[in-house]
Amino acid sequence: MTDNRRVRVRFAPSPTGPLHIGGVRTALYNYLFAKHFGGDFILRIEDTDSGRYVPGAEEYIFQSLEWCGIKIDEGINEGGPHAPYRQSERRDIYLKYALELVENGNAYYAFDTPEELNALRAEAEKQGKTFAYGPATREGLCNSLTLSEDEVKQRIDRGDVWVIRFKMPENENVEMEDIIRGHMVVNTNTLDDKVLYKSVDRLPTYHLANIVDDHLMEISHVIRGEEWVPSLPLHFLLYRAFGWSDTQPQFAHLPLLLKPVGQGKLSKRDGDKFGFPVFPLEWHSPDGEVSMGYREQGYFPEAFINMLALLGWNPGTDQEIFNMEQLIDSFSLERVSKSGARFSPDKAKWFNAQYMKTRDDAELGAILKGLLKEKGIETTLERASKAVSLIKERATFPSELLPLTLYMFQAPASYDEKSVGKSWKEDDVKNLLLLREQLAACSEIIPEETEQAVHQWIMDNGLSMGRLMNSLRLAVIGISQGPSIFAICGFIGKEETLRRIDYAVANIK
RNA sequence: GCUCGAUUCGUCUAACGGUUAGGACAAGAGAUUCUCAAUCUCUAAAUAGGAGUUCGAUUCUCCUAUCGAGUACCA
Repeated sequence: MTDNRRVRVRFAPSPTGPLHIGGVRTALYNYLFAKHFGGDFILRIEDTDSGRYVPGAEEYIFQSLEWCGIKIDEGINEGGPHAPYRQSERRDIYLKYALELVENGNAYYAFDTPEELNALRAEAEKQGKTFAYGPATREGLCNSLTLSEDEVKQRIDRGDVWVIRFKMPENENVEMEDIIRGHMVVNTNTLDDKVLYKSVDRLPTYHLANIVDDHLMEISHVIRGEEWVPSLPLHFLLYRAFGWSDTQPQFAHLPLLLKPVGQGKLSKRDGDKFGFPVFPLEWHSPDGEVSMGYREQGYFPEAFINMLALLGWNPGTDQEIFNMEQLIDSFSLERVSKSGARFSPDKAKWFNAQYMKTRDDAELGAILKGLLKEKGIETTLERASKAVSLIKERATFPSELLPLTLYMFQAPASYDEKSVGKSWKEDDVKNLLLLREQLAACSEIIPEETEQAVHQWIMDNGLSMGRLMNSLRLAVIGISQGPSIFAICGFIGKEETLRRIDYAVANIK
């Protein structure tokens, strides 16, 4: 366990639906850990449940990781020394290993049908007990431990359905180490004989496939969700049964992501319920349902990753803004917390706003230019970028760029009633017309310069800066919001400013 | 039910036997400004409960409570 071999981790989702943010976080932590140590990040698709396979889910996983900036070293599209990386394409490998365990006495054939087992479970439940296929019950069931060798052979030869089950040792304390949780002990009497190889689709179960592939792919660390803790003893025992204990990976079980309100872990439905995405990308299910995605909601991948990284891990300092490189540098499993983390949509938005502020004006300008075009408004990238520079610190998402700047490209179609009541009294209009003369006398409106001149003029005439500016703002943009009114007037130009004032004076009330 | 795990401000978390229990989001107040944001400053806000161990427990042990996960021929 204290070997110095190369760090190799795998993210191993099953394509049973879209990857939710808990899965993305698991992938991220694996990636950060691997890269921190200069190791490999492997993507393995665990599609051993033929019944739950969802078309498109695999592609969704690839795209999600790509959007997040999580780069795969070995995988289905990347290839690698241990290909194939899709378990359904490795099916021939697993039976051999399952049989090896039967050979060495750590597993056995079981012929009980699902119906028989369900009946036993129902019976036990009636008596307030739980049925477990294990040391206490296997002697009375139909398997290669109770049947004669001949009969076992006969049943297999004639095509009876069979599974291979792990033979759980009796009354043994399994001692385990987890990087995050520390030492754990479980007695095998509380465990059961898990199926390792299924009859229905001739595929291994997760437990077998997982151990075999992690071994074959030389995985050094298994970083996965907390829901796997209960099967950790089984996995330890499987490594031992194969004689691989000395090269067995180290384990780290991540805390769960909880819903923002109420109880329980974050689930697919929470997104619709609380109005925030639980998926990185928008997901269109085969039956036509659409679930929103972070990307489509306007989150920057950097902000999304930053937010996710801090959900269950902390750097031990007050730093909150991290780019991927910094995350790789600071990440360690020792600083992952043990308890579940409740996801906070508010904090997610805060992160995005932070990233919005540092975005290039030109980059956001291009987005705004596109949004304007959709509205039928043509402008230059330069103009759009300039407009963005005036308002980007008050936006959380790129989509807000349009409503925040629309009045810079188009005269107000209406005037906010409240503001009219406040800033459009008789005197206000009179003073505004005086101001108009001042502005008209300028050769052009230059934000800082004109503002100073106007300010001086206001002082000289004993007028109220506040009242006058609010009236001007109302006339020019129709609402009492936004950046400096002189910056806006400078942006739209003197002619347009005067035109808007005239129009407002003629049309308000 | 059983097994395992978790429990610090409303939320994410820091403090790995000795701190006025720190930071961030959200909330409230103020400053600033022509408005709205942003920003800055301040305020309020927590060790689940009970026993131990110890000179001293958020930190170690036990019990209780609560929450979570698992208990499939699903992963």
